Amino acid sequence: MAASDPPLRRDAERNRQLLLRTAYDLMASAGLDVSYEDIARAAGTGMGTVYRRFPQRQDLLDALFSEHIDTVIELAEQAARYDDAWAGLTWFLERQLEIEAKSRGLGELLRSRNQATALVRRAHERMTPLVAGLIARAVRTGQLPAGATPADFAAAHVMVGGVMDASRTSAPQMWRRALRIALAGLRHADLSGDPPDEVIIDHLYNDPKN
Amino acid sequence: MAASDPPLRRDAERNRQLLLRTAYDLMASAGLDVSYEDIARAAGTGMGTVYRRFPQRQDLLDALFSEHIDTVIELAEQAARYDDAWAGLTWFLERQLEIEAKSRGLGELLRSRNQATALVRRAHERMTPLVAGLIARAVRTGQLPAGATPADFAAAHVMVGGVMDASRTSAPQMWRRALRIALAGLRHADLSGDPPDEVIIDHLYNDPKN
DNA sequence: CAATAACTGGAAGAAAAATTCAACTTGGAA
DNA sequence: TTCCAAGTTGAATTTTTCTTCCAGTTATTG
Repeated sequence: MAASDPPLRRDAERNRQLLLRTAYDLMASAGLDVSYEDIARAAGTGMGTVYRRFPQRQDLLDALFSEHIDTVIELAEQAARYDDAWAGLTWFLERQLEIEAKSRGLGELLRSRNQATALVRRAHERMTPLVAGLIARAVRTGQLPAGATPADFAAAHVMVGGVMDASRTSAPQMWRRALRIALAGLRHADLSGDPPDEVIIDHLYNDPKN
Repeated sequence: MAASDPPLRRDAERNRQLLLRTAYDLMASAGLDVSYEDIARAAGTGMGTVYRRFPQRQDLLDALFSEHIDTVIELAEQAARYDDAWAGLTWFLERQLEIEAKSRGLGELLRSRNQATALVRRAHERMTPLVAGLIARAVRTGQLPAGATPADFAAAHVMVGGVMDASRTSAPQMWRRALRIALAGLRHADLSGDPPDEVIIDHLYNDPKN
C-alpha cells in the first residue's frame, strides 16, 4: 500500500509472512474471529509481534484478503464479457462461491454483516454495475424474469453462502445443491412486484447488526 | 415442566413473568445473545434475580420459546393435512418465516448453528417426517422435481432466513422476495443428483461450528 | 566490532461479560 | 403479630478477550 514506509528488517519481514500464512490458514477453517493470541501461538511468536505488525484487525484482514478480493473483481469483469448474460451470471456466482468454500474467512468477509471493510465496499462498488449490466441483458433476452435486480442476485449469493456456512463441516457439497435451487429460483420466480432499492445490496452484505 | 416443584411465592412469580416478557422483547429485536445484566436492567430487577430463576441460559430459552416452538410444530401438522402437498409446503414455510420475522431471537433459535437445544431438536424430529411426507407427495404429483428431499426444504428455510437476518433492519420485506426465489427454485431446480443424507437436516440447522 | 534502532516476547493492565454470595427484605403460614 | 423460608439486591469475584508496554534480543550500518 504505502511504498513510502521503510522496508522491514529481514527477520521482521519473515515473521510478517509467517503470521499472514498462519492467520490465513486459521481463518480458512475457523472464520474471521480468530484471536490474536491463537494466531501468535500457532505461528510461534508473541502476541506483541502480531500487534506491532497489524495494530488494527483491519490491517490484518486487508493484508490477508485484498488479493483474493481482487480475484473476485476480475471474475466479475470476466463474467461481464460473456455473450450469454445468464451464463456469465451463473459462472460468476459459482466461481465466487467456490472460492468462499475454500476459505470460510474470505466467505465471511465477502458476505457477512459485521466486518464492513473499505476493501469489500470498494469491491461491491466495482462489481455491482457489472452484475447490473448482466442482469439487464438477461432480462432483455428473457433469461431472467422482468423485475429481476442486482439485489436479487446478491440475495442468491447470501442464500447459498448461508447454506455453505451451515453445512461446511457436515456436508461440504450441499451448497452446490442450494446454488442450483437459487439459480433456478432466479429464473422462475415472479419478481415483478415491489423492486428492492439498489441500496439494499449494501445492506444485504452489511447490515449494521441491530 | 416439573409440576412437582412447590409454587413460587407471589412476588417471585410476578418477577418471573416480568423477566420473561422483558427478555422476550429484548431478544425479539437484538437476538439471543442478550446479557443477563441487560435483561435485569430492562426489567428493573437485580441480576441475582435472573440467575436465581434461570440458572442456565438454557432454562430461560426453554421458558421463553417452548410455546412458540409448539406453535410451529402445529403449523407443520396442519400443513401435512393439506390435500395439495405443494400448497401445504409453501404455506408452512411462509408461516414459519413470518413468525421468525417477528422475533429475531426465535429465528436464531429455529435456525442458528450454536444454540442446539433439546427443545429444537425435538421439534425437528416431529416436523421432519411431516415435511418428508409432503415432499414425497409433491414429487409424486409432479409439483416438485424427482430427487427433492427434506434437506432441500431445510436448505430453503436456511436460505430465506439468512436473507432475513441480513436485511432485517434495512429491508424488512426482502425475505419475501427471497422466499419466492427459494420456492421457485425448489420447483424448477434439477435435484436428481447426489441426494443429501437425511442427517444433513440436523447439521444444516445445527452445525457444530468448527 | 561497536553502536543503535528495530524488533520480540510475554507479563501486566484494562474492559466486558458471567457468576457468586452475604446482607437485607418480604410474603404468608401459624 | 411473629417468624422464617423464600426472595432480592448489587457489589465483589472470576473468566475471557483485547491491548499495552518494557526489559531484553537481534539485524544492520559505519
